[in-house]
Amino acid sequence: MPKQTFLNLPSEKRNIIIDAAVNEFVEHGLENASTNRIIEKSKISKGSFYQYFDDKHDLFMHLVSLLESEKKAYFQDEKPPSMQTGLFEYYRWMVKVGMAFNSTHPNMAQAVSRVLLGERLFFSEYFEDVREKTRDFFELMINEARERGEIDPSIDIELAIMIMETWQNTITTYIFDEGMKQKDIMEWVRSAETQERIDKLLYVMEYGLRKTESEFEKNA
Amino acid sequence: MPKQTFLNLPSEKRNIIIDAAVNEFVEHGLENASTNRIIEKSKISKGSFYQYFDDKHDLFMHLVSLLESEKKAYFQDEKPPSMQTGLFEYYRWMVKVGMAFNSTHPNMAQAVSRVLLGERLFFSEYFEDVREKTRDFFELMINEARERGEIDPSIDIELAIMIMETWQNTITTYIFDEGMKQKDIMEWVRSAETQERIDKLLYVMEYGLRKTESEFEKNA
DNA sequence: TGGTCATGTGACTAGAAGGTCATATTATAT
DNA sequence: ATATAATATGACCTTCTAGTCACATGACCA
Repeated sequence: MPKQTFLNLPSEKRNIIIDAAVNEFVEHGLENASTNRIIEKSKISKGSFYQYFDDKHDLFMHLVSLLESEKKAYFQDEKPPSMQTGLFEYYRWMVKVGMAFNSTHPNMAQAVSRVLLGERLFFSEYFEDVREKTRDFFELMINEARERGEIDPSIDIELAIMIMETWQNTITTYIFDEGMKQKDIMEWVRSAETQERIDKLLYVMEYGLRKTESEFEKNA
Repeated sequence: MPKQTFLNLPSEKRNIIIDAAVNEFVEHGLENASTNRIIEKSKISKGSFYQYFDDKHDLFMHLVSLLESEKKAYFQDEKPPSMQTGLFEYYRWMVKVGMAFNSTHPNMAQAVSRVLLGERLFFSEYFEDVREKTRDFFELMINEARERGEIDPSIDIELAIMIMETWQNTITTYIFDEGMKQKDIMEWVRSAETQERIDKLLYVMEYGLRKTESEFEKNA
């Protein structure tokens, strides 16, 4: 938490500092952000910075809470759909209002998200190439599948690729996050439970979360 | 690319260096990895390091290509399902073999993935709290929806939460990646095309990628 | 044995990082 | 006008970073 000294500051000066910080975090992420640069950008002295905040992380957490309170206010002005319309309608509303909010605070929201959702700091051309190849491969597969009538034709290719990429990445992250906690990661990956878990996940990618008519029939 | 000097090294010595590097990257990510520490860990001199590699990134790229060639070999030993079985079966095979491979090289694969999929370097307790709250909220929503019979009952809550979290994060990332390229991000977010794109994405979350019976009927 | 080329070494440079502190300035209250 | 408290400052410190280079050691061939 920033110290009282910072909160006593005229809001103009506070905003200059906040802006400089947001700028720095957007450009360099959290760990590679430099307090020295923030100081230069906002034209305050080093001593002052440490009179306002404990350190970089303290300042960052202040940004997070600023954003959060603005988000709360923004959401309160938007009327949620009645609960009657169900989970999917509500989730859609949440996602869309969240998007709209982010677009009103693009830099700040991005700075925060980058840290929360993972920062990609180093991007060589090589990686772009690999990604492009993966996407091309998916595209080929999806096109063939579509011709065979496997895929909902109302879903365009770009979207289908995005979905497949997302799940591949999510599963990879999941395997490492959960797997590294286990004694024997190989055994854990091969276990029936883990495999079943992934099967279910892919099943949802295929058939969706919603209870379908055929599901109703099954349970009837 | 590492220099010839490195490739001439006895494989034992090479592996010590690779191990040290993997260790460092797993622990600190790429940008915050220290060549000094890699040198200490692998007990080579500074001069030698720069005789082997241009820099940190050069060494990292070597790791990536090592992993990639091993992955290729691993995949070649596994028989893919016949193309007849379709896209989803093939994708499932790909994902599962990928998982199995990662579990045979957990550290190396994790070190590389961390950089490719984004490194989460700073995790305060606060963030864990926020995440926990979001998950609790989803859990509540899903439970209610399930009682109303909206959700496929064969999907357990943990999985449903994971899916909702994933799409929320993916959409956020998408909005920033694509949106920041636009002149006016607010306008872009509000545009019919973007909104429709998100609608479709959520539609797929709901109903899946596969062409359903009702879809067939629609087009009949 | 002497010469040549590949490999190894660590002290050294220069820059940047985070953080401290004695001092200077300004504002407020008496 | 004077005293007290709040705020501002930048030189300075330590520690870490990447990267260089003159020199030492080893291997192999004539």
